[in-house]
Amino acid sequence: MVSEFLKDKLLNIYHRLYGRYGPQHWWPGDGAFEVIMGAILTQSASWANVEAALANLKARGLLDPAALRAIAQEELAHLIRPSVYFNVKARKVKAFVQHLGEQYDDDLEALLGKDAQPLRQELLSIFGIGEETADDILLYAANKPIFVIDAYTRRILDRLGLAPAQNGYSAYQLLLMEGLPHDVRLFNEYHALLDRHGVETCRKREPLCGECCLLDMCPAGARLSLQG
DNA sequence: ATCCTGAGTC
DNA sequence: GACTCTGGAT
Repeated sequence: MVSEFLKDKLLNIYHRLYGRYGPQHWWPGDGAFEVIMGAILTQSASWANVEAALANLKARGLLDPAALRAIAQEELAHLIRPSVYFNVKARKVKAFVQHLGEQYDDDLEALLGKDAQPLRQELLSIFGIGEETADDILLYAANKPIFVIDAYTRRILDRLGLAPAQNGYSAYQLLLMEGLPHDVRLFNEYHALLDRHGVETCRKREPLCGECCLLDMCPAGARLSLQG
């Protein structure tokens, strides 16, 4: 149960972040398949590295499920080398395109058209797709109103004193999804803004509290500011 | 709790 | 040289 006070606070945070950073254009018009590849490749990797890996695939016409099934896993690993953990990620990509071919004859829209919860369960059953990656796919490829939780989201909520009682993925997700209207555009932009804020201002070490648009509502920021 | 493991930043 | 990055599997 989320209070009206907290709901207002969550919307207030969104509006301040949007005012500070503007629209983030996350995964705009790249096509659902490329979004899914990006979601897998970006696990614990910086987006700049992922872009290099995706460019390698695109240059060889490999942003295509059948083509990815045809290529040797070792060769695929070499091409996605910039994205870190390339051997495991090559296996993850293979697992996804295998599933898509076997279960849907490569009809991605048929997969993404399923209801959110069954689709989420199905994605989680595929090797290499955990909760965050599944939710990335639900929100940014399938346009379902699901809030994506990641390390930035948790860190920012924690510092703001808004950490849920339990500290698992689903507790953070429940907090945000009960506290906000279920709007795809809002969830898309909000998550992207939290990441931008986490990278640029609310950094893991030495956060730049002096330039933070949320400083007046942040207990951690108040402490850090006093420390100078 | 450990493994995976490149590129950029400081 | 240490640290961080839009995690997940074992």
